[in-house]
Amino acid sequence: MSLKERLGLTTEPLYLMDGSAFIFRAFYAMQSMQRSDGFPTNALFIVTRILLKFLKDEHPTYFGFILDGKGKNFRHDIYPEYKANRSATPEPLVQQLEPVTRAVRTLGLHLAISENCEADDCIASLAARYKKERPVIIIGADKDLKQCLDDNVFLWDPGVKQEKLTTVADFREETGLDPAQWPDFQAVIGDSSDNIPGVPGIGPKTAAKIFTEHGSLEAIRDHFPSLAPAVQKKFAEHLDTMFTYRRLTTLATSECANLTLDHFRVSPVDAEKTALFLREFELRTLMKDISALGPLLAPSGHMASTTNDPSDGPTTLTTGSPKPVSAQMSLFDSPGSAAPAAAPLKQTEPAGTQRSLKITAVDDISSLPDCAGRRVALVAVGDVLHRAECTTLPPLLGMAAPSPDRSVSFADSAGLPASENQQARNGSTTQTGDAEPCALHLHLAGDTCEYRYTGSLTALAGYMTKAEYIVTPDVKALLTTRTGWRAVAESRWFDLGLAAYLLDPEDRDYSWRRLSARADELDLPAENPARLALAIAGDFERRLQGGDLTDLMRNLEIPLIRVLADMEEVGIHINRAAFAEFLNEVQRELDRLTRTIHEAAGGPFNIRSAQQLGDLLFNRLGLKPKGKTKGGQISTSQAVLEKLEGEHPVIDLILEYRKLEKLRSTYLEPMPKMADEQGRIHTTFNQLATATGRLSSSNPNLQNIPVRGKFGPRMRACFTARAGCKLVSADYSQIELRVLAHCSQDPTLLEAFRNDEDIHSRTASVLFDVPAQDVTPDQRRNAKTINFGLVYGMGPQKLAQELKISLNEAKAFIERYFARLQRLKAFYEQVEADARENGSVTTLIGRRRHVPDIQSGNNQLQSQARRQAINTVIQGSAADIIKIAMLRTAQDAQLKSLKARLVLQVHDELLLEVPAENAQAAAERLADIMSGVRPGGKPLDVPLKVDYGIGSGWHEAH
DNA sequence: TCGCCCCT
DNA sequence: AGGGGCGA
Repeated sequence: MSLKERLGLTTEPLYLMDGSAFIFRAFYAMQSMQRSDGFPTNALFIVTRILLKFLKDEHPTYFGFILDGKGKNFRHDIYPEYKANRSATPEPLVQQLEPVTRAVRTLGLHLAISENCEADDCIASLAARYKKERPVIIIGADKDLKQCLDDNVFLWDPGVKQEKLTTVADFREETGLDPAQWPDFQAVIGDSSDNIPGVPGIGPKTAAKIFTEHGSLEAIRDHFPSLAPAVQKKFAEHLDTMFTYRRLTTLATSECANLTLDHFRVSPVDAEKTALFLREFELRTLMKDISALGPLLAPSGHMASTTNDPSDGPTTLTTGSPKPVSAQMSLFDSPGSAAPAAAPLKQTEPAGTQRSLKITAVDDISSLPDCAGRRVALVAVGDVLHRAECTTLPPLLGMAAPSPDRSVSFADSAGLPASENQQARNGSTTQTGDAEPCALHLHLAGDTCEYRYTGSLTALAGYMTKAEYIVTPDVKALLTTRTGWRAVAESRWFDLGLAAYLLDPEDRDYSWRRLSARADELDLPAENPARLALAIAGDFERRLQGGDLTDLMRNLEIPLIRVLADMEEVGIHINRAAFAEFLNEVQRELDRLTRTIHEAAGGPFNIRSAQQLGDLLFNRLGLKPKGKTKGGQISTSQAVLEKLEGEHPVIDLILEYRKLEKLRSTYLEPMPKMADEQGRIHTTFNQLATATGRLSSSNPNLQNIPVRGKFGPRMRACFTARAGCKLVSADYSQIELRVLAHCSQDPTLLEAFRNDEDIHSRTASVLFDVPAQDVTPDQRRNAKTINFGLVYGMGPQKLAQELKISLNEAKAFIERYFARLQRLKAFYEQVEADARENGSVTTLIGRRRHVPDIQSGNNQLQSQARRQAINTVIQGSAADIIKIAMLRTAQDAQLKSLKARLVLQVHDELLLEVPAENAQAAAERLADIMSGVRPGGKPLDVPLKVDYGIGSGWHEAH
């Protein structure tokens, strides 16, 4: 559906495209594409493709492609550091600028180059000028553009993966702000890509809260005494600078006065010229799109200009349900064949297709039939059309919005994910926290009707507690809305995403969008998503049963959902002051290093750019390259730099710079901004992310907080328990090697663990034929590396690299190792044989991963699959064990009475927050639970050793 | 998108 | 071996 239709526009809109941004994005989105003479065409290709599709879909009357002019603009005068962190535009991109402008013109479109300002300013100015007379649709992704939104100004991002149309109402829902407040908001939170620091310690979360009370920077300044003391402190030194920042984040509205609407009137496309152009740049795949333009083509040829009626194709008689756009994959898409006049030929549906069910719109819970004892499917569907309808509902934070991944995120927001989520979670806003969905489809098994529900989520949760069984694509998304869904008994849930994950953990995509694509296969119409969900669930249940995965699903993964939701909600406390002080020191040190490095280099350059760094090291300083990257560039990786250490003093400085920069950009700067009012950070645990069964953590990732090196301890010390509490950390010792000992029954390993020996020393003594007490530290280190290799499937490649020995030496090492530990070798061979026979491997409790490549004729692929098979058995079984431990921990009565709360899981470690006086007892209990795990009901043949610690900070506890 | 680098 | 985040 075209944008005009989706927005219900009656006047021809003015489309303004942020051309520079798309060229830039296209250039990085697609690597190396070139004409046969080597001329780069990647950005040209993508931009041209976007334009062709846009023309076909929208038939614009007024369109402007706006490009950034060269040189500095007023922002650099205000603030010299503006975009100072940007490196020079890559040459291959520069080369494509001219061809892109030709493409634009050839397609009958017009471009404008902003002068003395940026493309965004030009767009904002044109939008401000023309919105009074017609709708303006801005095509772009830059968040600055959001300030242009108005009743008559829309923002559209065709996106790489997911397109997104934003109206001013959407913006208000998502942010709680008015577009006019956006520059103020941005000025405060900062923008690293433009080198605007913002107010330190103020993240989107805090800022949103401030701006709901104080609408502008002026209000913040004028009502300064009424701010919370903590906030006052942060703003104190920035009351002036924030106004400067706002001048940077505010787009001009009176630039580009010379441009009038007539400039942007779209001309017909000259098919011949376009074809020539595409041929010139060898963009053959786009040729077919020319004829698809149909009526837009200039009447040079004789092609019949068929009216293209947007409402073609079969219409279903269901009420209220959106028609899926994908259904119109036409058989007549090939070039040359003009569309047959008004004759929808493929009207006939395939035989046997079940009829669409009627959809009943309901917004009051009492109008739904009783679901007691019944099977129900609940699916949130939504597209922009639905969103538009939704704006009639009261604007709520945490409103259900269509989410590109998985089903729907009930606390989704585009601009401010973390903050909005947290507000929804903490219930700390003035809102009720009762999120309202756009369109929840529900279907009661056996019913002849499907319901499209737009009422209160809380009411729905209450209603649903009576259901026998609830099928939905993402249970955790419901639980984290805190709208009463925890009242639904665990055993009643069936999580479609989880089922799909257990059936194929390597798939990566468990979105409802993806799952529902099976409508055809199941012979069901996509118009009834909830009924489809029930059908998919039935299919999944059968397949889980067939794969012996039901027990894993029902008794581990589904119960774990709630545990994870709770952990996310609790969050972990950070010491803000420690973060701030650390950041300050690191920033000072970075500044110092930058100066020194630039001095040594004889001029300023971007140290973060691997390209510019490589140029300095290998061209100007004449050092010898030691390695290459896959892309053919000269590597500047740590391994290479370490080899060059001592050859030039800057190497050390650069390594130090990298470490500090990583620390700053990944941890010190963003994390304090993600904390809520109580100073707690809420990660998201992803249960469907890994191929082995481990969890992952994101937004932020709390599973990769530095621990080693000069800064590790200090970094971890910044994560603390709240006042009056302690952190308890307990981790499995060598869990993967213990699993390996158990699975292989290798006597050496079994004995070592049963006697609680140092496993690396023991391995070394076997490997090097020396008594355990005579093992040298060096030998132990080598043995440790081999033991790691063992867990990863023992590739000689990796081992050689790790031990810094030759490939042949590594191979000999492995051979020697297996000669001494025969049972281990037999176990590896067994895993491989099983994988070959079944096409999959399973963990201790039957989690399954497919490894089809084990049959591959390609040696590389086959070896890779073999390593994956082995690692999956070991890493996956370890993951099973800690997941069981998490469940036991969360359900333990003693820990509950000690008020111990799970806050983190880091693969082999669990972190609790406990009132200080209970810490010791909780730690002992936790360690008992963890070491007492019996996967599959039987204890392992080696003890599961657990170490624990207690402390105010994570470092101390670890 | 890739390269780099943090974690188990 | 399995992850996630940042900057170009």
